[in-house]
Amino acid sequence: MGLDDRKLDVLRAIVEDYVATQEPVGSKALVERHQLGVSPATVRNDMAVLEEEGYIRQPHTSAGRVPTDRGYRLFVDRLSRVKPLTPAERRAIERFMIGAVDLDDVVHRTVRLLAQLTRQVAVVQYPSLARSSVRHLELVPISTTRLMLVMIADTGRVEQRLVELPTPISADDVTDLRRLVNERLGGKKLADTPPLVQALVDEVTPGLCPAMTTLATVLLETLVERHEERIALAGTANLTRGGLLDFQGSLRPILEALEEEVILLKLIGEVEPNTLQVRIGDENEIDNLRATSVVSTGYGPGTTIVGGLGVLGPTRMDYPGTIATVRAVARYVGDVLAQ
Amino acid sequence: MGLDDRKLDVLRAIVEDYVATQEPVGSKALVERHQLGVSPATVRNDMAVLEEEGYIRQPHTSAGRVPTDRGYRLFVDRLSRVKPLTPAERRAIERFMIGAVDLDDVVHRTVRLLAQLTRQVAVVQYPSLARSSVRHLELVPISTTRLMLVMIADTGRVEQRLVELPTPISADDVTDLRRLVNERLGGKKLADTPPLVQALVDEVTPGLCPAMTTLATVLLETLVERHEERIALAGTANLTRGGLLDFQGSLRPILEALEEEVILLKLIGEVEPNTLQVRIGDENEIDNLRATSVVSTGYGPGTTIVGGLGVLGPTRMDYPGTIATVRAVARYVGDVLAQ
DNA sequence: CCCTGGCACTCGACTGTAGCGAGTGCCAGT
DNA sequence: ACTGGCACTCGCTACAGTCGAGTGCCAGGG
Repeated sequence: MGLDDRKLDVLRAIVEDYVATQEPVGSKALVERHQLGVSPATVRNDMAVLEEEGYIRQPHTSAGRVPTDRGYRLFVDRLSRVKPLTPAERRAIERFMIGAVDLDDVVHRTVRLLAQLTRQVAVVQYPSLARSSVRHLELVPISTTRLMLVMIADTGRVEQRLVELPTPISADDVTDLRRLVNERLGGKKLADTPPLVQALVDEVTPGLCPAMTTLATVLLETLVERHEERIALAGTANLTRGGLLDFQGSLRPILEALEEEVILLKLIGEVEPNTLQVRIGDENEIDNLRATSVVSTGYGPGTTIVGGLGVLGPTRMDYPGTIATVRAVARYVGDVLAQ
Repeated sequence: MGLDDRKLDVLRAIVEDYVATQEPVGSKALVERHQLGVSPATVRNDMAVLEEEGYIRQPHTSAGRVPTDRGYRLFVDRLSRVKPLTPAERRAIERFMIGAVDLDDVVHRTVRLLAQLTRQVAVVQYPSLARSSVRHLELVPISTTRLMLVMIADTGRVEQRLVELPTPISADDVTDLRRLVNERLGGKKLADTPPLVQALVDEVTPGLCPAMTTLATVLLETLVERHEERIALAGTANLTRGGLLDFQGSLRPILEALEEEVILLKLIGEVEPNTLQVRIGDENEIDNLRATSVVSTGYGPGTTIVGGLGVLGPTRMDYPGTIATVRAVARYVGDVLAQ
């Protein structure tokens, strides 16, 4: 299985040409467009080896070669050269962040920017609550038996939820509750709160107990368990580029997958610090997305990570360019979040 | 232009058959499937008239007839018989609302329900701020120069925004401010607030003036002007039903349009009480959506309207069924909002 | 030993032709 | 006013033939 340098060059050339033209690439065209220094016949021999090793394949007998998922993988791991951002891209990234007033705003701008730059489907996870701390909890009385619970996280994310109390509660009691929950939970990592919330219920004065119990339930439910994660999506129209040649003609399964938050989270949510993930075709666990590749990474202020972002496109994508863009955008968003 | 009853029957039959089969319908097939009581030749003559009047057309000379936008319009206005919901649909609608904890939750469930029932793209507008009243304004100190402004509307909608103050502010001052804005704005229609906010700035004590001015700006900006409207979308995968026969093969323009909030708002936002709108093909103002139809209506607790919802699909859609579903869902959501 | 030019072969894409059949318009007859 | 009959249109499918890009293999040369 010796793949000498030239064979790797050939593979790289095949990937680059195929990505650019969207057409199976033959030996003759290859030597014409790249300085390989050898004849088509030689290239053909190399191609035969590459095919045997599973890096490329022929759509049909008398056609050129197309990279396989495995071929893309090798390309991404060892063959692609970093592609610096164009000045236009830099400018676009910088322009996007001026004027962002809000976490919502930042996320929306980011996802659109990403979709526009990569010309692919972009996905941005809101700063994960699991990775956030509580900055402040606010209890707003709506009526005597209803409170609006508002949680503000250090990442700027705000979640709210209506709390239906079993028994009426006075304004003073609300004040007490507010002080209490903030004292105990303020500044704490959300992931650490469950036992603290439990403790609160046990310690609270008897008069407040029913209210506190309900509140605790809601706190746990909303802030830790239930749609803890939010996600923004943009650029689905980009799936139609390449005129249905990618995705063997049916966008259906992909659009379906993109409507499932759980799936999106799987795609971009599992990130490790300082890592950029590329999942190519079959490497995706989701069946509907076997024809796509996902480039994702984490973002956050400084070196911490509060959420993931990434793009999804055909396996036939410009990996170096996409990787560079995703990485750059993630860094910028991190900077913006750091304020 | 006399269209006697039978000609209308023919048109109705054509629409129904075409919607069901997705294929141009000929005279012979028509008389076979419907009890028209006349021969194909007669139907042909009627068809010729209908075509002359612009209600149907032939894709090519030797093909059957297809309804035009104008034909659908006539069908919707005068020919369609109401189609009652199936028990399964009723059950689905009822099941969706139990367990909705949140405005967010209600909206999300609604949009998914609508997409599922109609098998089309569903759009739901969050309760419009313009049509809401202020229930409560909360100011949460984040630091001495930063406040988080949280507005809770009577519709259950919650908006928040960070306020950067020009000068530090004390906790007591925050309390004063909070009391003040709530006194003046609480219970007021959001549409009526701008002059009240202005008045607040003029009357406030000098010490609070800079803070109040900034706050006022943010209030006006966030609550009245800027992304005042939010929208949920679901079911884009349904666009791929009918295997690209609708939409002359390209989903692109439609997906693009669906990414623009402004466009979505135009689609479902302009509603009048107790009205259900059907916009067919060319009747849509948005160029990208000339090949689609939109069925939309308003919803809200009781008879008031707080937002719009609707579905978007190919002009070749089951209008009676879709209309029934949209109307039913809107009513249910209204009931849920009334709590 | 590796590369090269040459050659025969494969097979998809495209073109042109022919037949089929669904559907139409028209007309004469009841 | 409706009907049956008839000639006509024209898209669809099948089939045959050609073209050419691309391949695998092989013998020869550095």
